[in-house]
Amino acid sequence: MSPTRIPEATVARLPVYLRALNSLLDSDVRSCSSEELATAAGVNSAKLRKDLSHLGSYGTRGVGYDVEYLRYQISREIGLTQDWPVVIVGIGNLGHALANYSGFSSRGFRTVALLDADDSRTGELVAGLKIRSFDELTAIVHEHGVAIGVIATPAAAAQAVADQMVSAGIRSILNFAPMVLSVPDGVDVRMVDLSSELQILAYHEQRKSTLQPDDGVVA
Amino acid sequence: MSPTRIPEATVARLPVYLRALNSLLDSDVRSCSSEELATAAGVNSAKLRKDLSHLGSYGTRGVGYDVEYLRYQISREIGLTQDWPVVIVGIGNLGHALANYSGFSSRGFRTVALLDADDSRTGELVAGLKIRSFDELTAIVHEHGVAIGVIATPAAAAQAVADQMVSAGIRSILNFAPMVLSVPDGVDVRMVDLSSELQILAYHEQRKSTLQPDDGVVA
DNA sequence: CTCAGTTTGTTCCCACGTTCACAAACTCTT
DNA sequence: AAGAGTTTGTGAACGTGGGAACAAACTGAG
Repeated sequence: MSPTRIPEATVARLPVYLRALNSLLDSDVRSCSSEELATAAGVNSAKLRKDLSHLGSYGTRGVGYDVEYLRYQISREIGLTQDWPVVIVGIGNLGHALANYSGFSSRGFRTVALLDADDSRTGELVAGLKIRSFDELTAIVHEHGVAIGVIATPAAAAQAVADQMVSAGIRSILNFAPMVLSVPDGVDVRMVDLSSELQILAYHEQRKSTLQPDDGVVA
Repeated sequence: MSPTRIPEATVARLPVYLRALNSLLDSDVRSCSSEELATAAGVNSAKLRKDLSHLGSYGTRGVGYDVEYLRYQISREIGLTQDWPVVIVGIGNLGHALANYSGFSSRGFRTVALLDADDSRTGELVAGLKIRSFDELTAIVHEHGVAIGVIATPAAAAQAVADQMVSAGIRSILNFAPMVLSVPDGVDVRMVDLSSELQILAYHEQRKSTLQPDDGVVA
């Protein structure tokens, strides 16, 4: 029912809508208008309606959206109705935080293994999982059908880890190492760079201070 | 020398270029073409040149860019040549990881305080800093002239922390809590949502599996 | 049934971002 | 000094995204 490709900008906002819908459900809200949902998600209502229209026609004119139904449709579109086994490589401070992050497990993602190159840490228990050796990557990927890998290693190790992931059959990588990864076509990499975000903030902050008060960016 | 506003998309890429330049300097590369720098940064060379042209004319036709000089110019444009005191609130797993993240301190950012609402953790030493009570926020902000705050608390606490930050005078917030913050005009919020990134990957992964191999997204 | 009120889905238009292609400007050889 | 070779900076074309505005479609009252 959705043969058309969904714009990338829309895809990036779907998780936000999903979060807003969950929050509404927690407050026992069964139905909502695009206006309500838009404010809950922090976007313009016209943009919200256009985004949703790319998925299909799941609202009712004059009424609004059924919260539960819309949530299911978005989940299905993203693919959260299926199971996504995930492997995390690099169990330092950040990997530790990711392993314990409830936002992963609560949305269809299942961490099946924590790997670290430092074999002295093998066996250590983190978030209910034993840390295993990085050498086991390929076996684990095949055993659980892992398609998504998370890299939380230092920058120096990231490319080697990515190469190993790709050759093991992983086709989607979430990279927290501050390093541009090179991978073959067909493999997706999303980079989350903690320091970049701060730098972008610093740029705007500097402009707020030095220039005339022409206004900051959107909030 | 740069009176014109720099496009938002360009600002978001400047940290990437900065990282690539640092990496080149580590390899003792003194000069480079837009092509070399572009591949190191993982972007198109035309886009790189246009981005840099917004800062000024720092290259030499027929020759390329002086790595050190260009790095300085980008740093100055972002504002990294000045000191940015930062406060981190919420010292759970993630806050712990952020406090230890070298990418912050190595680029002009200086973590001046770690705060947590759980007073039983006050005094605990993390990354060379003692955890202090959240109540001290306003005093710390005034004492050190903090302009940037990092929120690494659970979602439920995030809005209250943001409100307190704003009233203490902080005008830029980096939010890791999975929650849309509402702040007054003039305050910048950047949200980093770990779970959203995984969901976006899952969407593309699903399409790779179910549809004809029309191709994945860019790598 | 009809009409007023509400809210979605969509069309149209504008702004922004990306890419191509090329003139301008530099180096180096002869 | 002149010309061949390189590489930057930019103008122009193209595509994507955002927002206003409106028609289509629903509800409910009389």
